Amino acid sequence: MTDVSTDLPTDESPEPGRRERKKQHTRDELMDHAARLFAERGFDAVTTEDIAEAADVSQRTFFRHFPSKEAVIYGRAHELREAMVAAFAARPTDEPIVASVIAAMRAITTYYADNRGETFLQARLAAEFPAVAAHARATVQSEWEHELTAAIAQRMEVDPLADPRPEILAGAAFSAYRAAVRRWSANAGRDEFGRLLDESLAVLGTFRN
Amino acid sequence: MTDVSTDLPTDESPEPGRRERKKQHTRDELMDHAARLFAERGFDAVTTEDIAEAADVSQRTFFRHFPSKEAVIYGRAHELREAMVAAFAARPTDEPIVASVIAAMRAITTYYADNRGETFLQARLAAEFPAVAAHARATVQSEWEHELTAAIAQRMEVDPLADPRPEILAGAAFSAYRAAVRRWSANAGRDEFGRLLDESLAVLGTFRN
DNA sequence: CACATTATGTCAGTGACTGACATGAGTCAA
DNA sequence: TTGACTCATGTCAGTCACTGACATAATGTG
Repeated sequence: MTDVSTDLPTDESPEPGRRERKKQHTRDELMDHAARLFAERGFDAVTTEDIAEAADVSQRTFFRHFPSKEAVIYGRAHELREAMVAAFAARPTDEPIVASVIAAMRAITTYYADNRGETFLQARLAAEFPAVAAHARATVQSEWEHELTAAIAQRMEVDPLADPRPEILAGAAFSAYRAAVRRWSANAGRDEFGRLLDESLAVLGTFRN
Repeated sequence: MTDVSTDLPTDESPEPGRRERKKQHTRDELMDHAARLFAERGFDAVTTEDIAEAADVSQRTFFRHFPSKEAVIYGRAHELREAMVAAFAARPTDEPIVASVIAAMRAITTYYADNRGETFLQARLAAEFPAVAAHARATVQSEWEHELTAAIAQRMEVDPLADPRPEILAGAAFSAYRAAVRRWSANAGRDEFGRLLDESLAVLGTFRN
């Protein structure tokens, strides 16, 4: 086969090359087979060796792509984080800060709607297996929260290490997020996640002392 | 020795008996030696075998007392939880709910003041070792938060599974707590933890949309 | 003085995770 | 095309957190 398309410019990012594509393929295979196996047998009954085997790679390769067994469940979490940060950045700078935060959290709704299978499996595993819940909260959400804290601090033009307000607001927002996920998971995904999240977020502006 | 005091009633709980006292002693030894070793070498450079050895018990006994290596650091966390719940319960029921929550969180201040060495080591280890931070957040604080949520829901006379407000308020309160701990840890414990926590808690009542 | 309870020790095993080294496919320049 | 370089992967050996099973001795109880 003559490779006629070699130096054609693409409209997207600068064409990764075969090595990078194979790497990405391996990563995708690991995530997909892991999701399938976890859905079939639960988290504890699947070993990293099982996942590697299913993806036809060595266990060592699994750990070169993911730092832990839990991490493979949240392999696309960075997309959600980017969507959230972008949604926040898109808000007018003179908007009340809580409204901007709510808008940022609502971006998560779109991702949940577009990836219902993946996100509901995450919620189900987190509800059933403490190790998954711990990773979700302490690693994944913690990083999102940190990003949101930084964005809020920048908007407020304060130092997030000195002023606790950005961190607390971000924490409250994710507390609302967790409440929505828990209620969604509890009723087996029958409700719209978006509606549940909206209900939770509406609480944020109501604290009085 | 004649045991003259055998059936004398005590003013406290009903006298644990020798077996229970030895068990408690083993547990205390494990916690104390663990704290010392972690302080000396850091979390990763100490094995559970090291701790068991220092406490002169088998590794198996360590895991009969604590479910994980991280847990031994927070072996007295239940005291803090009880103090928090008691402080909340002591507030008048007609007080604004945020004020009661703030009072509950302030109970933590007292514990920090009374156990500065222990709590600062916890903060230091959590700041340096992600595994410790993950455990603190996903296991210890998560349980406190759950307790506070239940207490808030009871005071509000709502079902915490249906109404997200108790969970969100508790989450926001602990977000403030974490902000205070982080700032305390960042400046090496120079500031008063109580003052930092008060500053954080003061933010809670200020959210507006 | 029996008898039941239980905290502990011993031992063997599982499985997550890591460092070191070798290899072969992919990349790139001459 | 070729030769050197990069790097994703395989292999292997090792560490360590954690667990089930069984034995034992100290303790509690009648």
